[in-house]
Amino acid sequence: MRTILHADMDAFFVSVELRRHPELVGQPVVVGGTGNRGVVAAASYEARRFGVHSALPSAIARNRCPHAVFLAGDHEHYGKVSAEVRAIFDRYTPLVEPLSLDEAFLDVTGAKGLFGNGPKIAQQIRSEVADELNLGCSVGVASNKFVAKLASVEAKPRAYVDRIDPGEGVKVVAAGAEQVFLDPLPVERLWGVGPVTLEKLIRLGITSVRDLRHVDLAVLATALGSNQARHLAALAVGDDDRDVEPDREAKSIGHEETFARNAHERSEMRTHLVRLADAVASRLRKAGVGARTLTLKVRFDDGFTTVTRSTTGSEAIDSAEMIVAVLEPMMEAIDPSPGIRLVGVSGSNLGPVFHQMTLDEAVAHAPTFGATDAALDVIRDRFGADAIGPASAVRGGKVQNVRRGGQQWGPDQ
DNA sequence: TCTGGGGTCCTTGGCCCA
DNA sequence: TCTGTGGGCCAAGGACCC
Repeated sequence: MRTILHADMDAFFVSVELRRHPELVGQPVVVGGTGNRGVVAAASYEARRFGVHSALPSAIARNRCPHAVFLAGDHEHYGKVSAEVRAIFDRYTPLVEPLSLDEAFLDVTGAKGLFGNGPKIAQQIRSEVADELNLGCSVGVASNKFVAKLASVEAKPRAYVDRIDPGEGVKVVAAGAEQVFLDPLPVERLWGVGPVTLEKLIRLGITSVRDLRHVDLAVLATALGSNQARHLAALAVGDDDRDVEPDREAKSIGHEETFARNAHERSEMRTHLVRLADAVASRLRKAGVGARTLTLKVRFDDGFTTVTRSTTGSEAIDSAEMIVAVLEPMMEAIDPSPGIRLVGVSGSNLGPVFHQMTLDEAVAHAPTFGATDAALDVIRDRFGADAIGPASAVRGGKVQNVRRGGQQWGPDQ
């Protein structure tokens, strides 16, 4: 029998900010996009009492909790702290699968002889994270990933209108007790049930995991499709045999950006395309891969409609100039006059790059670029991401590069 | 009040080919 | 030669996750 832990940091981004701003402890604090088009990335439990939660549009959050302190967020710093948390997990098992900066699965089946049983390891991890990093962490313990993840949610602190419940910290679902734990949970807690699927399930009269477990698979398949029906039916009985995978490789690399103001001109769109292609190419090279499939994403301001255009070539590419060359004709075919609020570029079908353009080829073929991609990488490594960029991505005399930082949750104010 | 950015996975439909 | 079929690949969109 396996022992799986799901460790989930409590209000991670906010908690990290509170270490830097101890004067804000006990106050409603919100980290996320500070502009009107941003969303909340994390809210302190004090802010959650007012109905502020992650993914809530910042404008609504301001309305619900006008006295909250709003911080822009610092993705780079959170990454560093996340690595410190990871180092604590690594003390117990090499089988750590990070899901995001603030949560991970740990398979501690083989660690029990050394460190004690699952619940004991969970408690130790919690106290080490608290003592060494001054951060809160909730841990679920179960015999598989799915149940462990749901258990960690049960262990979390909870904000009510009049109080904050600190939570149990560790929730253990013993082998054999899965069904008793799962049955009363609302069906939307299952992995893969979002607003659309929930609506379909409600129409079938299914609101709890218990309801789902009793429904005929054929009926479920008619409503959801056979694949999703089988998936949910398995989860409803706590069936999940996925392994903890420590070294999952990325399947796509992309960047997208919502603009503070809509773009209406092709020239503006091209500027964004060049900048995003440069950022994606840089990350591809850093990962040592190229992309065979390139996708352009455009979101209009008229009711949030989004279109994607993609193409797959025979060779994997990792140069900004080539990405622009492939995607630009697709972008030309899109009429920006209704107002474009977002442009995205991503590469998938990742693999080794066989043909690398020479320096001369790149310069000859890319008059808009003042330096080759390789040269850009060297300069950025030495002087920072903002030190250099494509000439066509320069606006107002400044290089407009894509950063995984302040704009992570929408354009700034 | 109005909806980010990083992803993964699935479905559908078209096309090509055996 | 024509038609049907099924697999593989691709494009596009959608649902979902944190």
